Amino acid sequence: MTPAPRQRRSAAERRDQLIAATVDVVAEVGYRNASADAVARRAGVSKGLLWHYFADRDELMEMTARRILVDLRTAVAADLDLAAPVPDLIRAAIRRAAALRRTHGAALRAIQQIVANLRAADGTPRLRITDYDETHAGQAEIFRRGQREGDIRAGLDPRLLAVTYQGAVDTMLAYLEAHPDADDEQHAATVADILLGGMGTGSPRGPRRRARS
Amino acid sequence: MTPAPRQRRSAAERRDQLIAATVDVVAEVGYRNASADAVARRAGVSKGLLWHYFADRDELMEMTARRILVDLRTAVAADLDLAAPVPDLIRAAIRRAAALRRTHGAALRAIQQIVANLRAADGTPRLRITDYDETHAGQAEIFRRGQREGDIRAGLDPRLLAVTYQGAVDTMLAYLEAHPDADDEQHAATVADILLGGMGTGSPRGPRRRARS
Amino acid sequence: MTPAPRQRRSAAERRDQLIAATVDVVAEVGYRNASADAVARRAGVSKGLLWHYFADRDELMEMTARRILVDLRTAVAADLDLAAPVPDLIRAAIRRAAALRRTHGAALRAIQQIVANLRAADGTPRLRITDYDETHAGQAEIFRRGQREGDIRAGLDPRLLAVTYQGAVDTMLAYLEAHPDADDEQHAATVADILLGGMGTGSPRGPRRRARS
Amino acid sequence: MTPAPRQRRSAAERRDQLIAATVDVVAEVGYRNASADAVARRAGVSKGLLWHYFADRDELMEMTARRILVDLRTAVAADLDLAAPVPDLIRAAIRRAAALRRTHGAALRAIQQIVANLRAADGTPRLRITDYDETHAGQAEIFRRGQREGDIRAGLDPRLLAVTYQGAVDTMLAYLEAHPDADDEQHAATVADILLGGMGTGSPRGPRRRARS
DNA sequence: CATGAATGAGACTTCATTCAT
DNA sequence: GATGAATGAAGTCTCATTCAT
Repeated sequence: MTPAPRQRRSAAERRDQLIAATVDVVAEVGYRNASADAVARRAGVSKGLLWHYFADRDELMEMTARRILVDLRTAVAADLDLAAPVPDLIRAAIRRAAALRRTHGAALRAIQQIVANLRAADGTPRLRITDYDETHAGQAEIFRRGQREGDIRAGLDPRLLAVTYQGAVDTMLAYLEAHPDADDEQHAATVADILLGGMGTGSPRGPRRRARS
Repeated sequence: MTPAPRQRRSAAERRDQLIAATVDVVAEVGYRNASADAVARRAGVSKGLLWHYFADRDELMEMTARRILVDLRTAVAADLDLAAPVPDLIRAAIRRAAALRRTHGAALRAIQQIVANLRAADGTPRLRITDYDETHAGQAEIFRRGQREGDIRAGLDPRLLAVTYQGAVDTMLAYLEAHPDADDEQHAATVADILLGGMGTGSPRGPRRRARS
Repeated sequence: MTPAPRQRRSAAERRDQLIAATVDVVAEVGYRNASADAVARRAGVSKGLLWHYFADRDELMEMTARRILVDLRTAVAADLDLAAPVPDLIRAAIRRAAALRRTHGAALRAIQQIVANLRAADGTPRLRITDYDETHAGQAEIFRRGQREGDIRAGLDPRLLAVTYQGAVDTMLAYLEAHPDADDEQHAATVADILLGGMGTGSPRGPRRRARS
Repeated sequence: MTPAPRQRRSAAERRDQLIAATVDVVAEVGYRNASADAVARRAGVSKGLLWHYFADRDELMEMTARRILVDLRTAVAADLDLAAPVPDLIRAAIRRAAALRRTHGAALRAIQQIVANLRAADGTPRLRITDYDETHAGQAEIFRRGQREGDIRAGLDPRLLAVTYQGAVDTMLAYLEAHPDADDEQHAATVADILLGGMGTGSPRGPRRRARS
């Protein structure tokens, strides 16, 4: 029973390792059952090490959530042409988001769990409001551009468009998550059709006539 | 300090009472902190009594979730003319759903918590799949009728429409929940415009030209 | 391995039992090592029961200290003629206090430990100030009477006399505690001689000429 | 963020440095919260270095206590004329002790904490008996001289006088500690009056008639 | 039926101590 | 010699669940 020799790593590496373990464990067993012990075990690390890097479980969870958010945004935004006509941009973003299921499944499940559960001492939620609003604001800006360029119907509140768009994406992800056999490409296309159809002006850039096989 | 006289009630009454307390407590402090103690205290009942009526905490939560689902469906469906043209039906349903925030706020918060957290022993979620699919099936049927009647664009998968519709409604509710000052009537109208605009055929029954002030 | 049948007792009984166990354990192994587990084990009770009756370890310790204080005061004050001339009263009180070693040894050791260690969250001591000052005030009153009656030298601050008196008693107890073979009657007599000799006016009521063998 | 350059110091210097830090930390946050981490941090030294110089926490605490004891004795004994008449010597010693509060406050608080808490593995105290008895023996010798010289009443056990004297001093220090506004000169004078009055023979060298303003 | 005292598993967290660098 | 990352034992406390009354 010789104990495995200690691995000494940099703080950044350990944090990454522990956050990655947290993502996996939360995704698998849910927030509730993702005990600090389970996370440490998954990371192949002693229980105590966790508290070297995170003040408490809440901090671990919050940092994990923030990391996931960054990762997901990065994954969606990669290669996206932000200057493209808004409908094209939206359609591409939805397709990319749908693809996250295959590349970031655990992260998606984990962040849903954390956002739903992380609460301040008084019981009020601790994420979402700050961070999600920020996301919405960015998206609203895009829709505003769409309205200026004539691709998005004027008269619709851009912020409300953002909320609805983001919600449609989240819903899509949750559904795909729960139905592993569903065709994400098709789902993404349909969601894009509906959203853009409803938001658009009916100009040629509106809901694409399905050219896909 | 005379103890409250023991109330003898029927099993159904007790269950109702306990479920109602569960809804309130979960809505207020979250799934995690909704201990059996807290529920019993809220119901004004002893801790032990809880276990006369529910085998364990999971069962209590599951039954609470089912009850909420029924209540919400009932509230939305009330006075809804199921035979109306599908766009009208959908628009009315969305408006009713938005109004739930005012009448069923606790229930909405509670069911989100329970669905997100209730899990089987192996860590896999325990609700959603069974029950939500059922809901989707019913809604898909409505969209199918809409397609037959020419109000909903053919070629869109009815089930997928149902999923997107339900997701838009859930998102709307979550947003309204987090933003108590938002105007739910307006939000509902916009969501309906977008959805129906995107799903519709462009016929007169499509997205309503805003007649509201 | 049938578990012992559960004993149901009244809250007061349990509290007494748990406090008694706390006194014993603290006296034996010190504040530091008097873990909640150890206390529960000593009381022959499950770990969790402790938290049914005490909010946390600090509360348990504080209540134990208060209880000891009351017990000790009661034991010293029993049969004491409070109206007697002050020197006689003091001499009797010292003798009684010395006798506490035999009847309240554990309580003495325990309260020393608790007073020395119980601290508020900010690190400042938590007892002593409130309660000890109160004790001092009562004793100062007695010395004041002694001054009025001509048994205690005027010009000495009564409060300071009280502090010195109480200190001498505490010291005596600590010494007797550490030296189980010492003669407490003799120690008490000497301490009384010194104190009363130093505080007295030299009148006949002063330090008693030793009539004891 | 250049790390402080490693200081290479002699073992004695390191030990002094660490003991001084221990005194400060224990005085501030109490024995319980004086973790090895806190001590090392206070000393501006790594945690690991601590264990180069001290085998374990107990040893650190014990050595700290011994050091304090030496320091305090030295401070009290400095400039004291050991050959002076015993009453004068005692009075001077008490006054010096009272002054310690101003010069050695942390040391006083720390040693109280350590003595009260340091224990062997079996839970029995680890200091006090050995070391205090030694102190008592030295003081008893002084009182014995006082009896030979006719300044201290014969018939009183010198050891017991020593114990009572030391106790009065400790009590005084504890009281002054807890009451920062008290006048230590006056307190010392009164304590000396009482002790010497009670121990003396009534000869001119007895309790001084207060010549102080 | 109803109560709430009692149990015990398990969670989070601290910290003395070790050891790779 | 010096550092601080890493370990693991132990402690406090919570809470679902049982059961004597």
